[in-house]
Amino acid sequence: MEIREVFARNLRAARQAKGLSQEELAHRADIDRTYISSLERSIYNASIEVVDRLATVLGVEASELLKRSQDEHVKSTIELDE
Amino acid sequence: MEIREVFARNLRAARQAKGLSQEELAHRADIDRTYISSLERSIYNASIEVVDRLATVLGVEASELLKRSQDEHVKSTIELDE
DNA sequence: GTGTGACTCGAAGTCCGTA
DNA sequence: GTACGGACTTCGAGTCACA
Repeated sequence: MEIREVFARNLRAARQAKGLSQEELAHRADIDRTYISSLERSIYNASIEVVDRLATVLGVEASELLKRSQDEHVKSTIELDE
Repeated sequence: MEIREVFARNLRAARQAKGLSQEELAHRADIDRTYISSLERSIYNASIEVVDRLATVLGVEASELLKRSQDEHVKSTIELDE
């Protein structure tokens, strides 16, 4: 599995766990909304700088968003009700 | 601390721990020799694809190469209090 | 609220060299 | 074996209108 797919899944999972829309996340990370959409669809191999900014806003470590086959791990790391 | 600096330090540490030269690492990861040098000097923000390929060759998880020291993590977490 | 194609622009990444 | 420079080419970064 491509690393960008891993990132895409972890990003979407972390975003939804936080209860944020792509719009809201884009706003807080100062990144374009459609670019967030592209990342979640595995269009690009994001740079580590973008990964770090998104991770910071989502309240996780940048490394968390690159972990393979641990969908549950990201979710459980972010303790958020609904 | 910039994420690329974190990556640069972790990359060099992991490479030396493996006893590999920049040349050898570049060859095995199929990445330009001078680019590895640039990454270890924090010149660029590598894409996650490059991070993943290097991590694979070094026998570690891609996420391992982006881990900040505990002190740095605490600092950045406190700074971005919403 | 999200997906997508088309676009521009600059950084990522390669390839040549020298010290 | 590594740092560093110049001159490339590729692709991520960022924006827009429209579905």
